[in-house]
Parts: sequence; structure tokens; C-alpha cells
Amino acid sequence: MSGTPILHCDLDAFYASVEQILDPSLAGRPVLVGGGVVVAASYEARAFGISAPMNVRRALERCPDAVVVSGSFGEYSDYSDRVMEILRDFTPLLEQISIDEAFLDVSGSIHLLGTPADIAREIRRRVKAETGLPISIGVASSKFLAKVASAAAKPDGLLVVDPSDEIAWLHSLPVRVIWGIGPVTERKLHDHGIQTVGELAATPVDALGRWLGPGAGHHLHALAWNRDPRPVQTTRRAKSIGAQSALGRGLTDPEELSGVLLHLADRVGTRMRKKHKVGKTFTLRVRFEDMTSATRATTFDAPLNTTAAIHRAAMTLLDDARSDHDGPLTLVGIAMSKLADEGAIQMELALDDGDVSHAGSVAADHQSEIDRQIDRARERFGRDVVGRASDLLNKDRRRVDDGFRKLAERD
DNA sequence: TCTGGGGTCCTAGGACCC
DNA sequence: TCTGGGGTCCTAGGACCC
Ligand SMILES: [Mg+2]
Ligand SMILES: [Mg+2]
Repeated sequence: MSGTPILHCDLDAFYASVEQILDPSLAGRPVLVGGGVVVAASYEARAFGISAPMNVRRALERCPDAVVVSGSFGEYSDYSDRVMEILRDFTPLLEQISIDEAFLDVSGSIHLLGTPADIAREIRRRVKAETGLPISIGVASSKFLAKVASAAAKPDGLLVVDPSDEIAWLHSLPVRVIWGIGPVTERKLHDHGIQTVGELAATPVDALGRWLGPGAGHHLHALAWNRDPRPVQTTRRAKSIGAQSALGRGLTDPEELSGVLLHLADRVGTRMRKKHKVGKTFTLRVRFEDMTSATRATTFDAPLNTTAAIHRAAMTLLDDARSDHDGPLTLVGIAMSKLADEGAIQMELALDDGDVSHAGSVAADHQSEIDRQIDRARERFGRDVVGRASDLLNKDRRRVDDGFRKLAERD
């Protein structure tokens, strides 16, 4: 609908394909990556009805000859980087959405590189030649439809959706292909007699709103007509950093749980420190034997990233997270969010007479917060105020307000 | 011998502020 | 006596994606 030609590039059976390259004896054979559960299955394995996340035992019952490998995540990350570098040769307008997928806005590349279909063919050729990996590409007029197209193109294929018959094609597909419709929403739609995207498109948006909530109803109705204005976003930053661990049959002992949580806290803390991130909010998630789960969160006065503080937060919330449900835990997970760059930011305000005053500091990547504070200062002083941020210390928002108060008094 | 580990986004109520 | 409205932050739950 946006009219801009978008490519969605998605590596096929990514982890399994990398394993087949690392060990050529696996080429052409059914390969399963995973431990308790299949994380990725090669297309040879998928022919036996295997797909993620299937239990490895069940998968081996279906395909006893499958080779199970535990996974080489460092290698996957390296291959991912190499592929993304190739994609970047075609346009800087690239949005990586997972380890093996990216959107490319090629509207500015056509003049130089040919039609979107030409570009897609060349990408597929180069990725295969330079990494050995099969990559499928969908080309369409929106991110949403390009993603649907790449899935339809698999394996190792290219699908260009012509804008003149994109709606007819989209409407012929089952609702489940829509990005955002999972098992629960699919079931709800089936309950109302809706099987295809065309039937979804023909359903009044009010009805969808009643069944799915107004937000989801509106969103899905728009997608059913390929109305998807979301632009390719080249600058996305991680919003949370987390780790989790399944606990087999389950753990009850607080000492043991503390040990697992310490391990998770150290994983998360180490990764945060490596990325020079601090986080203000901590979330603990626990899962019980019946697969229900509970989460508890807490927000710190100041952002942090130390293993000890994260572990302390986890232990503080643990009892409460278990309070509504008896029995052992089958999974614990933690995450840090409200991330900011370590070292953070100091905000300065300049009045229109050129006088500069320290006005406190805010979390580093909260540009909207900085803009808001500047607007407030403009209102208070009734004249032009310019905000400036530089990386210094990270303190609380109260400091900003204190700064404003001092400025106001001096004024 | 059901369901790993990494994430994103949405909703909704209460607190709090203006 | 019964009481506005908007905005943001925080927490909890849930759906979904790879
Ligand atoms: Mg893929
Ligand atoms: Mg993918």
C-alpha cells in the first residue's frame, strides 16, 4: 500500500543450514539443532513433519536418521553478520528484525541497481556464493506483504508480488499467515467463521474490535487490505536484555533457585556491561508445572547492571512471584529493561541570552524525555530555550526538576 | 514422555501530576 | 456526595515472533 518496494530477506532453516556448511557431511541430510526441543530443522528433516519447537525425542521418532547437533551460536552470529553486510551493499535502508531476517527499502536503489526483482536475484546469488546459505526473498509494496511473500517463497525462492494483483493474492491466503495472528487469534477468527484473509478483510472492523480488542481489530483489518505504513527503521536499539532457564521437572529449593538466578543474573549483567548498558527496571518470570506463569517487576531509583544487584532484585521478588501458586518452578527468567547507555547523559539548557545552566540529567536514550523537558522549560520561562545533551552522569529526573527550579529562581 | 531461549508489542488499572 | 480530563509511569498478564 505504501507503494515503496520492500524486500524481506529470510535465511532458510538458518541454524541448520549453517551446521550443514560447517560440517559438509551433513549436507543433504536431516539435521536438527537443539537440545530438549528442536530449535531449527533442515528442510530434509521437515519432510518428515518435523518443525520447531518440537520435542527432540518425538522428532527422532519421526526421523530416526536425523543428526542432532546442540548448536553453535557464536557461528550463527558470525554468519548473520556476514549476510547483513552483503545486504548493506544494496542499500543502507536496512532493518534487521532477527538474527536471520531483514527488510530492505530499495526505492532509492532502483536507479542504480535495477528493479527490485533484479536486486533480489543478485542478493540471493551473492549470499549463496559468499556464505553458502540459501536465502528466500519476498518483494512487495509494504513490509507486511514482503514478509508474507518471503514465507511463500521458501525454500530457497524469490516471490515478487505485483501491486496490481497483491490484494487478490493476499485474500486467498489463510489468516494464519498474517504476521501477528498466532494460535489464539486464529482460533477466535475460526470461531467466527473467518478462515481466509479475504474473509477477514470483508469483516466490519467494529466486529473485529469486539472479538479481538479495538487495537488488534483495527490493525488486522488494515493488514488484510495491505495497509501497512510502517517504514523500514534503520536505527533500532534493544529494549531489554534477559535470560531464562528451563528447570526440567521443576525446582522448589530456594537455595537451588538462588543458584540458578545468580547464573542468569551474571549472564544478563555481563552482557549489559559488555554493551555499556544500564537498566532501570527488572522483571522476574516464573513458570509452574501447569505452564501458567507469573511475573513481578521492580524499578530502581537509578539504573544499574551489576550481577549482585540483579541477583538481589530477583531474590527479593521470588517469594511474591510464587505466592499465588504452589509447587515447583519449571522455568525462571529475568530481564532488564528501560535501558540506557552507561555513563548516560547530562542535560544543559541555554536561555536565549546565551546563558547556559546545568539542568540535571536524564537516561541516555530517552530523547523524547529530553524534548519534553525542553518544552516545559520554554513554558516556564516564556522565551526560547535550547536543550543540549552530553554524556556525563546518569541521575534521576528529580535532578532535572531541581535544575529548572534553580534556573527559575535565578531568573 | 509436551513445549528452549532470545525478544517485541499491546492492554488495562492505579498512582500521580497538571 | 459522588466527582472532569489528559498524560505518563508503573506493574501484571498475554499474544506473538524467530
Ligand atoms: Mg529464516
Ligand atoms: Mg527468521
